[in-house]
Amino acid sequence: MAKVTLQSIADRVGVSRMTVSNAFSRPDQLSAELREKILAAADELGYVGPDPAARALARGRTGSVGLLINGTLSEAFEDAVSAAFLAAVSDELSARGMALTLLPSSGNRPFVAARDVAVDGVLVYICDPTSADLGWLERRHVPMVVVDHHARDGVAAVNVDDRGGARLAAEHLVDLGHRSVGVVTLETDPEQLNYPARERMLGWHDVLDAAGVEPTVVATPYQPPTAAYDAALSLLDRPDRPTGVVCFSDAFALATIRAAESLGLRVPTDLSVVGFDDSVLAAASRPPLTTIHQDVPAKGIAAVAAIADVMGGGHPEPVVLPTTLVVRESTAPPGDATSR
Amino acid sequence: MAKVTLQSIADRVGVSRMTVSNAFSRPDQLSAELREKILAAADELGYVGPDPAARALARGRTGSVGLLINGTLSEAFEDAVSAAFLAAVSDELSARGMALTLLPSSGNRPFVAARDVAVDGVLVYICDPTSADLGWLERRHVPMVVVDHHARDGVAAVNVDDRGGARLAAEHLVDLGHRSVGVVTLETDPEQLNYPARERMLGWHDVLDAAGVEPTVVATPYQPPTAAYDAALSLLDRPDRPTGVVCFSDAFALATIRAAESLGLRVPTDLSVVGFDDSVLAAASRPPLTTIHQDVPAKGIAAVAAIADVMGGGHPEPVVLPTTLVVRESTAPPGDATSR
DNA sequence: ATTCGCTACTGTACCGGTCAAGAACGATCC
DNA sequence: GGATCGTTCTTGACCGGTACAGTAGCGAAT
Repeated sequence: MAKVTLQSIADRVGVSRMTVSNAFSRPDQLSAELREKILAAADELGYVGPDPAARALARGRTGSVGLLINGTLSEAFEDAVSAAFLAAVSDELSARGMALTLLPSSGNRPFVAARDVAVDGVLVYICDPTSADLGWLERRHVPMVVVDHHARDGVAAVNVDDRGGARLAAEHLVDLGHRSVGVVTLETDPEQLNYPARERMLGWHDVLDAAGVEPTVVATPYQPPTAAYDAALSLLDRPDRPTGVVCFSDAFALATIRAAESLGLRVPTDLSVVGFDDSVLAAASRPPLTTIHQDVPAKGIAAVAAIADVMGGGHPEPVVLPTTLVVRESTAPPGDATSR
Repeated sequence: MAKVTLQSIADRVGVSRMTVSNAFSRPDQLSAELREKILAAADELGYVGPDPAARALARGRTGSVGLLINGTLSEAFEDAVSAAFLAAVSDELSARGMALTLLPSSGNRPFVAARDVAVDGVLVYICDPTSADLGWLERRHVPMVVVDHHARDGVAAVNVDDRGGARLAAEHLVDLGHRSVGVVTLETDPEQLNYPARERMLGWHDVLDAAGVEPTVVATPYQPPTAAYDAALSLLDRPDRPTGVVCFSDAFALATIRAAESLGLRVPTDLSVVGFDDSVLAAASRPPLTTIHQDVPAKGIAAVAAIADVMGGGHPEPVVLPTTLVVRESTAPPGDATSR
C-alpha cells in the first residue's frame, strides 16, 4: 500500500490538496460537511494526520523546545535540583502544547544535537559557556534563554539570586557568632566555576570578608558521591577545624554532616552546616537542614515563559528569582550545649 | 540579509546545490579542495549547516527518539526509579547520536505530541495501554518499543521479571516464618493495575497462596507522598496486624517503615518490610531495606538497543531482565528479639 | 583505438506539507 | 440591479534539503 498523503485523500474525495490540509489544520476554512467527508475518507485510508516533519519544514516550527545540558544527562537526572527543574520545564511546556527535546552535549561525536536537531527554541541550562554546542546554537540564531548563567548582552536569562542567598547563609553563621567558617564548593579556582558556584562564592565572601573572617575552602567534584564526603572530612579532620560550614548544595551539606558524625562531631552543637537550594533532601534529613531556599518550579516556569516570549519575537527582561534563608536544625551558635 | 541555503552557497562558489549538500553530508563524494572552498564560502555567508527540519523531511528521519509517558512528567522525574531509567535512556541515546524527545500525554489539548512531533521511534514507558496517545502512535506506524508493559503481538518489549521478583520477596518472608503478611500496592482492583503492579501482585500470590497465607492488601496512589504512609498506617494499626509486609516499591516500603515507627513498632523486630526496585533509597535508609533488585540502567540500555533495532527494520525478541533478592536489615523472623 | 572503471560533479525528481493570492458564487446592501 | 462582501475552494510557488541516475574526463587495461 502506497503512503497516504494529503494528495491521495484529495484525489479520493475529489478536492484540492489544500482543502484537505485545511480540513486538518484550519477547520474554519471549509464547510463542516465537506470536512466530515474528508476526515472520513482520511480515516478510511488510514491517514493519521499531517506529517510532522513536512509540517515543520513548511511552517517553520516543530513544536518542540530543546534543552541543552552539558555533561551526561544522567547527572542532571540524579541531582534533585536539576531533576526538579526539568520536571517543571517539561510540565509547563506540555501545558503550552510543546514537547521537550533533550540535547546532549556532542563531545566529539559527528552528531551535534545542538546543530542537527530541529527545535523552535532552546533553554541553555547547565552548560559551560565556552562549549562548542553553545557556539552552534548561537550561529543558528535559534531563540535562546539561558538559565543559571551569566546574562550576556541580548540573551534572555532566568536566574536565581545566588549571591544574595549566599550572603544570607554567611550572615546567618556570622550572626550566630561563628568566626571560623569553612566552605565546601565545586572548585577553588574562580575561573573554573560555573555561574551559580561563582556567584555563591562571591556572596559568602561579601559577608565573611566584611566580618573579618577568612574561610577555609575545600573543593569537590559532583561525582562520585563520596568525593564530597572526603572533601568535608579533610576540612573537619584538623585541629583548627571551623565551627560552621557553608556548602554549595544540600547534597554537599549532607555529606558534610555525615563526615562530621563520622568524626564524632555533633551537628549543630559542634558544627553548624548550611546547605543551598532547599531541595527535598533538606527537610527530610536528620537533623533537618538549614539552607537557602530557591523556588525551582518557579524557575522552570519562568524559563518556559521566557523562551515562549523570545520565540514570539520578544526580548524579555532578565529574571532573577529571590532566595530566602530557611532555618532548621543544622545550625546553632558555636559550642552551644543548649541546642538540640 | 536573505536566508542562506545550499543554493546561495552553490551560486557563490559556482557549483551545483547538490555538491554543496555533499560537502556537508557526504564528504567522500567530492574532492577535498573543493570541499574546503565550499565550507569556507559557507562560513563566510554565516551558514551553519543543513537545516534540520528540511533534512528530516528529505531523509525521512529526525535524529530524535520520543519517550511517551502518561501522567505529568514531573512525577516521572521525582520517582527515583523512573528518573534513573530516563537517565540511562538519554545517555545511551546520546552515545548513539540521537536526542531524546519527551512526549507528554495530551490530556484533551489539541496538541497531541504522540501524533504531532516528528520522531524516528518511540519508547512507551509508563503508560495506560488504552491511552489515546498510544493509539495515535500505533496508527502512525512509528517504530515502537514498550517498556514495563505487557508485550503484545508484534510490538517489541523490554521488561523486568516483576513476577519472579515478587515471588522472591514473598518467599523470603515465608521462609523467615511469617504467616501473616500485608501488601502495600497501587490498587486493589487488578483491572486497574499497571503491568508491573499486576505482575508483582501475581508473584506475591503465587507464593502466598501456595503457603496458605491470605494477605491483607492496602492500596495507595503514588501521590501525594503521605498517601502511602496513611495506607500503611491503616494496615498496621489494627489488632491482627501482619508481621511482614511486601511493598510495590521502595518508596512505599519506606513509608511503611515510618508508619510502623510512629506506632512504636520496631523494624525488623516487630515488623518485616520488603521493598521493590532497589533504588538509591533502599541502601541509604535506616534500617537498610531488604528489597528486590532490578537493573534500571540495563533496562534503559536494552530499551535503546531495541528501539534502534526496530528502527533498523528488525523485530527484536522480547527482553526480560532478571530480578534478585537483596537481603538487608528490614526483615527478620517474626517476633525475633535477637535481631538488631 | 576501444573499452573499462574511477572519480568528481550535475540534473531532476521528489519529501509532504503550508502560505498567500485569486476565483466562483450566492447573499447583502444601497 | 450593479457593487460589495464573505464563504468556500483552488492554484501555484515555496520550505530547504536528499536520493539517484546520469555524464564528463581521464588513466589503465585489452
